[in-house]
Amino acid sequence: MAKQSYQAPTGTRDFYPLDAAKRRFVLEAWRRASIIHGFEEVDGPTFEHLELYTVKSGDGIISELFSFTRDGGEKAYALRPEFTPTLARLYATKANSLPKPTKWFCTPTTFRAERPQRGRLREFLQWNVDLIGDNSPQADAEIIATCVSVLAGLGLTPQDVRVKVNHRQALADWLTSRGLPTDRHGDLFKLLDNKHKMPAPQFAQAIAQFGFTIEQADVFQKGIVRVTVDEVLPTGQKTDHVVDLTYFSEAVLPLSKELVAAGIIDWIDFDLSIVRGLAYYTGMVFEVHEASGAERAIAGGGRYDNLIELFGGPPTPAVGFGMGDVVLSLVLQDRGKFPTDEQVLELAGLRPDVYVLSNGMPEAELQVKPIVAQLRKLNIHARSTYKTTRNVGKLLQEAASMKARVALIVESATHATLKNLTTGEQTQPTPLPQAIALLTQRPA
RNA sequence: GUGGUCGUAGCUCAAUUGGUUAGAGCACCGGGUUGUGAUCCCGGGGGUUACGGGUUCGAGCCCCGCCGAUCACCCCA
Repeated sequence: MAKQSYQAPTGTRDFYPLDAAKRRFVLEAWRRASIIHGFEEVDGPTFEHLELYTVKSGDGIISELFSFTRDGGEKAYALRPEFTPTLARLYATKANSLPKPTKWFCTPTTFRAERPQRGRLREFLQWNVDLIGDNSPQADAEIIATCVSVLAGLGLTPQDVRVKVNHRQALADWLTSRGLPTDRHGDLFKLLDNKHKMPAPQFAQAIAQFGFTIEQADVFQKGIVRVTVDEVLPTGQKTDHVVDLTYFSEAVLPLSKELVAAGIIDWIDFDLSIVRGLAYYTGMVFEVHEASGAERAIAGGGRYDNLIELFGGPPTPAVGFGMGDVVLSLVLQDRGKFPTDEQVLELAGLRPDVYVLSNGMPEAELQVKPIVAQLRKLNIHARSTYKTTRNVGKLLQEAASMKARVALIVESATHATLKNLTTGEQTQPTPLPQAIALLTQRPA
């Protein structure tokens, strides 16, 4: 627009004050849920040696990374596209001295050199939660419960979002028991992963090529296998599904019990088509989706018992997930759950506690700056105007637009009234020390 | 990397279809009235119509390029 205009790079975002407050709001939700579930915050460098990312994913990943070398240097680096390799590196380095389990979370900025589209940018925040050194279903359930905790904390319900759970090893074993050779499992996983991208008949035909019947294909087509508590708890109880899901159900039975114990079974669908693209998942896998299927996955993760070893650590079981801020925000908006501006400022801790103004009398006006200074020494978020007008109505309007909680109106050299800007209630003229004392007692 | 759609003020949109000096609301800034967030009045800053070429007597409008946004494909850790 201007003669010389600089645009933000493709796929990045500018954060003006309200945008920054919204980001803070999401970050605080993530941190709160992590901490109350006993996870400790870690972090690492924003960029790593390029090799760290090719170890797990191969050279094909390079085109999706922002990689670079220092001018005159030789080593190749890359902005982190995910946190897991860094996490594995951190753990492997100190594995012997870390407790079991080790529970870590972080909220890093991550970068991917892909073409941006809805729900996907080139720079974004990704909440990572990992539980390392425990291979129990209880650990699986705790990871899912931490994820659900954030969703619930943001006002989402099981009607808004669904947690789709599967178990890779169980599914693989079941396929083997149906006569499908192990070396074809990968192809079937890939087919399941792409299920929603093809018409139903085409999918059924593709499934048939793996030796499954029409009825069995239909179960994959529907995806969701509802495992209610009644079906799960009494072992061996028949379901009315047309295919034999006994093996599958037995495999997820311990996990189901843990999810019931964690109080989150209402959020869960067992879904045979959730396989996650990554080859390194070894057990439970899950994704969180908006209930109607809109948007991309909100979160995804699972068990990766071989990965720590791959990055040079001792053989260590682990389970974890990642959640990006972009899709999460979209879903909150879709479901009408995104907080108002005032709520964002409130929860981000950015609302002014008090807006100080005078009634325009010279002796009252002289008190404004000292009062603001005094309040700030008391660690109170205090503001006053930069305008020249002393029109009380205009100044109160400014106070309201700042979302200040209280207006302190200096009436004379010695007295002031306090006005609650939420309720409109106002005190009688009060001696200044008493008015200030009221502010320190009641931040509300 | 491929394709579709779209770029006018900070935001939402106008501009009689190619015709004079690109307008309005909101927002922002200044002032006034009413001693209390409202209403009302006056004034102001802001645009190389994303950018660069071309056609034309004349381009916000048509053509080409480029950048960006958006949606989808590829991919999705």
